[in-house]
Amino acid sequence: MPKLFSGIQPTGELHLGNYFGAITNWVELQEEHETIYCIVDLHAITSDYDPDTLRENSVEMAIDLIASGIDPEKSVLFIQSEVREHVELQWIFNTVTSYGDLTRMTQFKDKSEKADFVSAGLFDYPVLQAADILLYKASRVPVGEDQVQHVELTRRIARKFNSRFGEFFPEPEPIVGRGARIMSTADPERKMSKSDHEKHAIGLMEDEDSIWEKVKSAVTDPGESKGEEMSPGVANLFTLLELTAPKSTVEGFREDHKEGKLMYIDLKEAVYENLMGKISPVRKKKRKLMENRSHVEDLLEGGKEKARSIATGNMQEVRKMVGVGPR
RNA sequence: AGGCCUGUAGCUCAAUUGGCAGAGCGCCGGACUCCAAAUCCGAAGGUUGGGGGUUCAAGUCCUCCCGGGCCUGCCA
Repeated sequence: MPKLFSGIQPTGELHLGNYFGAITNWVELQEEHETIYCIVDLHAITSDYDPDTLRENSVEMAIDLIASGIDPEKSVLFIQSEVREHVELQWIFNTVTSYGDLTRMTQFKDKSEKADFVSAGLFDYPVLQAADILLYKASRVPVGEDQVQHVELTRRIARKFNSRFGEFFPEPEPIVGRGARIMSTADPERKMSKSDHEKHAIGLMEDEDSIWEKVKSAVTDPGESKGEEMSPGVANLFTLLELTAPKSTVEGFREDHKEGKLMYIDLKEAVYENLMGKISPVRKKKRKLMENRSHVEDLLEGGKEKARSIATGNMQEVRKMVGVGPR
């Protein structure tokens, strides 16, 4: 089975964009791949964060992932900073990474424009990401569109390393666009994201009233456009409905929309009902896991050991090739 | 190491010579709407980065600290 790596930052709880966009995909990929899923706390500290809650958030992210269907038996699930080889490999990669390449990373340009303090770590972030992937010699990386550039950089780093020190790393392939693209309910032109306005991201574990408020207040349109045309807001609601409701339900609403007799409040109620139906098992499972936190910590400990056994072996090879470090 | 600039509401910024801390946007509530958006009405929101000092009075002046940005790093 091909080896697959992906990471997620422990910055608060999952929202519907994460869940339907990435995580449900991660769950499926477990079946046909050797999956390694990493909670990337070292990436999280490149932007403003709270040290007092980071560790807790990391464990909570693990809880959310397990509740969502990531199986610690099938997948290696662990916290990045617990395997120190990530950082060691990053440093080595720094020496084969082109400075000019890094300056061209659009995500860095975006983030550094917004941030009031731009750390060297933020700049070097894609190199750590390359180390994350290649430390396990993963050949596939499910990512969002915005991360493709980083995977391409990872490929260049692998190529450079291989030509300099000898064939060792694979050139990983990005897996893009398999997940759904959930848009913000308040601004359906933009992807749902927790960084922008919390208001527009619906948390997977958020309380029911609050989810209903957000679904109900989702942007639609004046309802005058009949037929094929569908505004982005309405299309987004249909996306959510498709992900959660039976086909017949979706078809019914589609018909109504085509004929111009769809009441959006009905659509919103259906989205809410079906959404809750779909995610309530996940929510229940999370509640159970929360009661037994130490069990989750044990699972993470196990994940760390599995990750480490791959990482230390590969790093030993790398050190040998590069000519540094303890043998 | 030295020099210069800077910090005011969630965001962008204003505040005369030292004289009641404000606006726009956003957020929240209401009207309108099948629900929203737009629009209208309303409300909340501040230790002016922090401490000390001068003064009747400090966002404003002095001082120290914290944070951020820029310039210099040459010859002797």
